[in-house]
Amino acid sequence: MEPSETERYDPAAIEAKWQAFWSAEDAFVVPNPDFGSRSTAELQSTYVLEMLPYPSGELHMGHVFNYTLGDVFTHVRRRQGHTVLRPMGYDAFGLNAENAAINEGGHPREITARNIESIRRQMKRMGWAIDWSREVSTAEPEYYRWTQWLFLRFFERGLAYRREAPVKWCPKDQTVLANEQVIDGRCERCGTEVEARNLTQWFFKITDYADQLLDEMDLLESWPERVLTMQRNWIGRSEGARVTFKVEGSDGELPVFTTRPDTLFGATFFVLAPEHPLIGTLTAGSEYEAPVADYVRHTAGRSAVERETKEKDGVFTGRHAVNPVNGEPIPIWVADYVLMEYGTGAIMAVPAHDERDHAFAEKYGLEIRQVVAPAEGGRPADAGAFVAHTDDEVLVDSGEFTGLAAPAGKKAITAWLDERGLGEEAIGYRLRDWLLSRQRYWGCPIPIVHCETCGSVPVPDEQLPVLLPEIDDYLPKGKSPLAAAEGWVATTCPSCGGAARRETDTMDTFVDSSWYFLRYADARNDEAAWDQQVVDYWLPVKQYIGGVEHAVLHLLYARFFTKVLNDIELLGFREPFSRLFTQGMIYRHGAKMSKTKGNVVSPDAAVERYGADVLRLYILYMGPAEQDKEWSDDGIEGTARLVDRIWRLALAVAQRGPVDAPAGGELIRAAHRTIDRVSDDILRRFQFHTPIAALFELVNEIYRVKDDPASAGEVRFATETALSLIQPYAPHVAEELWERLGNSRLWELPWPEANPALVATDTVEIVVQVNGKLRDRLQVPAGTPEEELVERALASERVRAHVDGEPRRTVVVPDRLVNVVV
RNA sequence: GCCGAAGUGGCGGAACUGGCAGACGCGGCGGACUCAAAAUCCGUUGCCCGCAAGGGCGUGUGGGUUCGAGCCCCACCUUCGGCACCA
Repeated sequence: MEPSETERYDPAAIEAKWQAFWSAEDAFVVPNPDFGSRSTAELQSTYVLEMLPYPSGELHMGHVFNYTLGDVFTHVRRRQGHTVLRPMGYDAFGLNAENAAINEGGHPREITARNIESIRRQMKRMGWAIDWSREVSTAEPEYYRWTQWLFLRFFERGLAYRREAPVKWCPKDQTVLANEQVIDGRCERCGTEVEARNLTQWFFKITDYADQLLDEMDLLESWPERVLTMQRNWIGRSEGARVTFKVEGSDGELPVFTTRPDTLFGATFFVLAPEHPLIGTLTAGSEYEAPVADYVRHTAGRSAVERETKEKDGVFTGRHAVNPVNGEPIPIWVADYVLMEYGTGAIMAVPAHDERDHAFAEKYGLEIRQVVAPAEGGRPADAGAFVAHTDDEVLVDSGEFTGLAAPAGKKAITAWLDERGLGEEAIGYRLRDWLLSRQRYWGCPIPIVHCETCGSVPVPDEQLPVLLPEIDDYLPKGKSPLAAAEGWVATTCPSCGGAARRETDTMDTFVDSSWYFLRYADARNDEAAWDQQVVDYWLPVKQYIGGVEHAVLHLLYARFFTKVLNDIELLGFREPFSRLFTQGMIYRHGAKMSKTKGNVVSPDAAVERYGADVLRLYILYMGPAEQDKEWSDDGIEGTARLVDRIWRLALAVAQRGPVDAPAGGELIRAAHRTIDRVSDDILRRFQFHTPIAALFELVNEIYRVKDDPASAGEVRFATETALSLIQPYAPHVAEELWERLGNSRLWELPWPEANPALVATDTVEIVVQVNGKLRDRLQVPAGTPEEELVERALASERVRAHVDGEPRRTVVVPDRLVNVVV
């Protein structure tokens, strides 16, 4: 039945044709509902969102994977009758464009515009069903005006504030970094070792939301456990006590935070962070003043990495702290294994029960006193730090608390301290406030004016946006390049009218991306950042898709923003993303694709060679979406063959003309089974590679009988089913063939539904085992009663060969298996 | 060190709820078509023994539970990811 001269599959022509068609029709544009005329409750809205790209100029396979995954899901949901919001935009501020401007000349704005144009063209070439009418770029004044407006709302509430603090500084990028942007003591962007600096910087008070960020994880419908774990670890909540030690021979007090108040009797020394403000006072005038000052100065010169990796060291201050629980004086040391940023910058050291304290005590010959031991008696012989982990341990040598189980001792000692005003329950967090200011040009200006008399004054809303000034020299100098724009910096104070200067730092780009998903809902609104009714209609995002690398960056920040905006009644929900899916990375030759490694496969080249449809199919066929995957140049040939087989099949079917399908032939049943598998995999299991395997199988089955004239009706039905099911993956070729079969507008056709009667088979194969080993198979009608199955199993020659005498018992799983035990 | 995920043919992977291990694809092998090649189509492809019928082994390792384990439990090994002076 092959036509004598089969027209060749020409993806370039077909894809261009349909892309132009859909674009002209605004096929995937989804206007906001008219809230005045109908109830929003009757509309089934679904917001599908993928993390927005940084426009580096090149779409890469990670993008192709991410957006194709979202696209398939979008198509299926749309065809199920959902109104799906599926927008796209660009995270356009940032160092890449600025560095390109420095290296190659040109303005970051022009470079960014060029990159956006190029990445947009590539995205359109992939044929994704995106609502382009909502396109947003975070570097446009129409967008960043509202980023500034939101910053001011945070500022009003005291959630954006400025203070001097030790911060992480990247010497290469010449800017500060948020804690989340430091990986192993190195800059997340460029890998340079970060330095510590004391600077006055802008922060968001994310620590105020630490508990809510933890507790409200319960509101999330489906997030990967590993992302939640990473966020929990990052927030690092730990419960313990704040205990006040007095300085011997003075009125001075030194509070500490500890998670182990039960070990208070084992505190044999006391340690201050080198940055601790009281060090000077404690040592003033003594023989220890100079060596301690030396040590502090020396520490300041150490890099963060060096400080963390070197052996612990420190210096004695000559002073003592009084243990509140027994009045015992213990020596106060200064050591840089104690961090000023956590707790109170001071610790009580319990060397018997803390490994770090133990190492320090060993080195300097300080007393090690065990106060917790296993309940069954006998102390561990080993002199190393014995860290209590279980509830079975009891306090020893701890005064009136001796004999209590460790958890009870913890409570009892805390209560004892609390009664005497010497301590109280306390909670510590690892999370630090989000350092948001950057000393770079290409970012959102912070809308603040500094006035000698009024301090930090917000720019009034009606003066927004504070436009990024034009400058010639983007080179980072350790302070913001904006400072050079003298005419821009000099301004008047909005409060007193006197001379004032603009804030010259720009915002971390993660601020821009902490609310973009809200803007999409109402992207063209020039009166407000968004209309709450519109945002509340679309959000929370029903399905968010992106890389796991944002677990403690974007995903944490966006949750924080949403909570704040809900608190100030701009949003009606607490969590931005109900369901999160984190996709794996794509590797080639065992490494992440990168230009320096020369292992990049560009989507452009793949589209050029195979077409977008084939690339879309292959990228999802490679393996489970959540796992890392290895790109194979040969592998894509398989999906190219699949498309080609469908192409030739459908053309042949079209040439034969319409035929009625019989009610329930084998191929009809196969088609229904495929509908069932594909739908279940995508919608229930959120699995995208096995549906393609199911389509391969269906097409293979069609090929087996396609030339048999008696099967013509079944072949046509199965072919149309295959086209309908492959449409979300390969929309162009599916649409083209659908049209050639005399139909139209496949992309808006209802998603097929399997007929359960046709999915079930009427004969089933029963596996017969003897002692759990496969011995025979039986073909029986579905629903055959157990006794009959056993009878038939025992009658089998192959079974009898392995059964000697009477079986001890038989196990039957209806319609599946019989196991004969002898 | 702590936390998490994962180990299945030559390769990517499938096996959803404890019930036929290896679906589907890549690669390999054989055949058809062709002067030939490519493309295409058909068949075959876990390992071992056997002419065959058939049998044995097999999901990182060792044990356990079960009529039955890739899946559950215990211990271990390896790989990947995250966190890591957080008191």
